[in-house]
Amino acid sequence: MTPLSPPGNEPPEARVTIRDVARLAGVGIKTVSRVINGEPNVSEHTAVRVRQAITQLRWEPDIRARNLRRADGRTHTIGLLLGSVSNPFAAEMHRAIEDVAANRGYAVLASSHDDDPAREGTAMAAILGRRVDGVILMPIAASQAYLQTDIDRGLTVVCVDREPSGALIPSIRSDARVAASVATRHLIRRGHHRIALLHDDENIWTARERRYGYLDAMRFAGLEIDESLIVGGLSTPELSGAASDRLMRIQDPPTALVCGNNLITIGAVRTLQRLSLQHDIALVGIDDFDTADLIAPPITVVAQRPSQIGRLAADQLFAMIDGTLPRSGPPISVPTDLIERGSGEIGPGSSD
Amino acid sequence: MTPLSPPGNEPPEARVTIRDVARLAGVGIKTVSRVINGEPNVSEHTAVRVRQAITQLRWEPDIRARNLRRADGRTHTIGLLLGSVSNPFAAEMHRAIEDVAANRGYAVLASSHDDDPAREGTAMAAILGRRVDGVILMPIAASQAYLQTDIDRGLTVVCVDREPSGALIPSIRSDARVAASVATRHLIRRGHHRIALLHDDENIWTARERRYGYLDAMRFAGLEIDESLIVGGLSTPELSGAASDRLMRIQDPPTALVCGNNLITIGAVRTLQRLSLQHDIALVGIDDFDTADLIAPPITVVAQRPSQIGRLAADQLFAMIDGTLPRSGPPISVPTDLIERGSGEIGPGSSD
DNA sequence: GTTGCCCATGACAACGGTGTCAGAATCGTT
DNA sequence: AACGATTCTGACACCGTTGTCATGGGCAAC
Repeated sequence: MTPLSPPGNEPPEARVTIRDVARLAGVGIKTVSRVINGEPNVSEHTAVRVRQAITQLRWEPDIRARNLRRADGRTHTIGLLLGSVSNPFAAEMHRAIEDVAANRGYAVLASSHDDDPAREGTAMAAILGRRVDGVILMPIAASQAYLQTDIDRGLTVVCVDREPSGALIPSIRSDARVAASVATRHLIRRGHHRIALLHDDENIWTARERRYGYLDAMRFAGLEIDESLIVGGLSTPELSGAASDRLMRIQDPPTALVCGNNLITIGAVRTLQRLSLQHDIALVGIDDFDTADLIAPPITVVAQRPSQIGRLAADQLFAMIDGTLPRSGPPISVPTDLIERGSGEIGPGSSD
Repeated sequence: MTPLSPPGNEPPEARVTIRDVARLAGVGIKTVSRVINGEPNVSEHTAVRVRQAITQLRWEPDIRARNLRRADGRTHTIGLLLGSVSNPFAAEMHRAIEDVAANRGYAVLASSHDDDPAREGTAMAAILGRRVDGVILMPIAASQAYLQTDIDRGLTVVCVDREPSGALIPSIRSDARVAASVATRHLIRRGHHRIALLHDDENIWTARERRYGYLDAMRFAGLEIDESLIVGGLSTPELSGAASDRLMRIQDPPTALVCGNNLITIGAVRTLQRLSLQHDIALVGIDDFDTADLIAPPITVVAQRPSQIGRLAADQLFAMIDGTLPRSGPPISVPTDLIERGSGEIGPGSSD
């Protein structure tokens, strides 16, 4: 009675295997294997019969069983472990990685660890259990030493966005320290002295580095460093907004903000707008975002190049898998670009 | 000399199997299997020895081999095929799906088809070859009939964001027609007559539906429908911006815009700002985005609920896999929310 | 001291493919 | 006609795990 149920000539739920194909074609299973793998020494006559049987049964070989016996044991699948697949920066990298992978017949197993060190471990275990040929990791755990055993046994790993520690893994990333220093210097050059740094949790490599970069620029300019203007742990726009609010209410508030990533920038801008301070307080964000030019004032950023990072990471990973590149190496820095749009060019005079 | 190389007692590249564990523990392989699967009838003494051997060798069972023999044949992996993993709307759904999947020990194979019907086929083949237990698909091809054979053989599929056609697949999505109609009505209520619709390629289900919704609202209000105010095929912000620019230069330009998705909205806003018309032309976007409230004027949107769609889709998929829900069913609509922020409340008077 | 039962265990086949190898069929030489 | 070389083919073992089943030992009941 079900309208679209199959005509009944095909038993549903029946798995089609290479044996069914061989039987229908009247050959041995190995001959079927030869045909689908393009191995030589199959007569055209036989090959045609086999191919007919394959299409008739709509059979597709089981990649898992295939790789189980195959010499190289490749699964043609890579793992990707990011902070969150929904973060725009991460999603951009993801897309670039997928493009490289798809070109090489690879699929991508993607997951998120939410910058929780414990979840890096569990998510990685879930990935490794599926026997991927390589992993691209945005590290968050204090150490990646736990991967060393698998690396010694042939696992290929590349880190993105952040430096790993405790294991010999190459990484592709922006120079976070320089980026923060550029952002801070840009504000100093406009005459700001009291510059706040809003950044993420310090167990994230980029957050630590950005703090160093900020301090570099402040010290180089001979400016006093006020620890109360450095706020970490801002993992959501809400936390960033609340921190901005507090900063604006202290005795001698900052005249400029450096925001450590896209989410922090959004939270800070939201608060500045609520306090009607967006045209008085200068702001430079790290990470660009789609609508940065549409906000009033438009947001000046030190833009990273997420898709370039992703592409380079995937290229590196596959080169390592192919054996054309050693499985460890020095970190690779991808340039960042200062984009002046307005918010970073506000002088210190307006609010005081 | 390499600082972190292993002490050399472990031969690199050596695969550890259940046999190695069994040998070290002095038991049969089946006993090891019993221990890791929590099967009864293993003495505690033996179990401890086995567990010791496992940690000592750092062995992890091969999920592929495991599923090969297991009765149900589950891979505990699902496929996810979206327009693009980097689109904010899709990325949000992706994240919600991943959360549900991870909770159930499932991994997600994610890929993008860029709204290219041909790539839906190739990407799907890549996913199915890896023997996933289910697939969540944002359809783009004119028909999903090609999936019917696999569905009859036990494949579980759920569509998101769009209706499939040609196969009995349940779908979870917003009511795109109603959403567009709500957006249009909102503008009509403010007195607009000449309302433009900027939308995506019409082989995308949502784009077609949104056109219907727009027409519904216009007809219901008894307004004349000017086909030159309906522009489709806008797949990027650049195309949307250019189309907006053209619309603003025609004889009798529209006084309001309905934008069919997040990227279209961004392109249109960019053009309006460039022409300094953002406070004169009303605009309602479909899809919310992070910074919609920070733009001047803040963008009024009909917000979808991508994470709810993702969560429901994953719930549905797993219920179907578990057999607690039939593998086909009626589409499920997720509500949309009109959020008035300013851009949609501009009257028709200002520019004429 | 048997008998019967249950618990613990491992030998073996199986999953769906590929690698190895030996044998059959075809062909060209001498 | 006999030979070797080459092409084609399938039987069989194997990949790393789980399902099935037989076996042996311990223990309670008779």
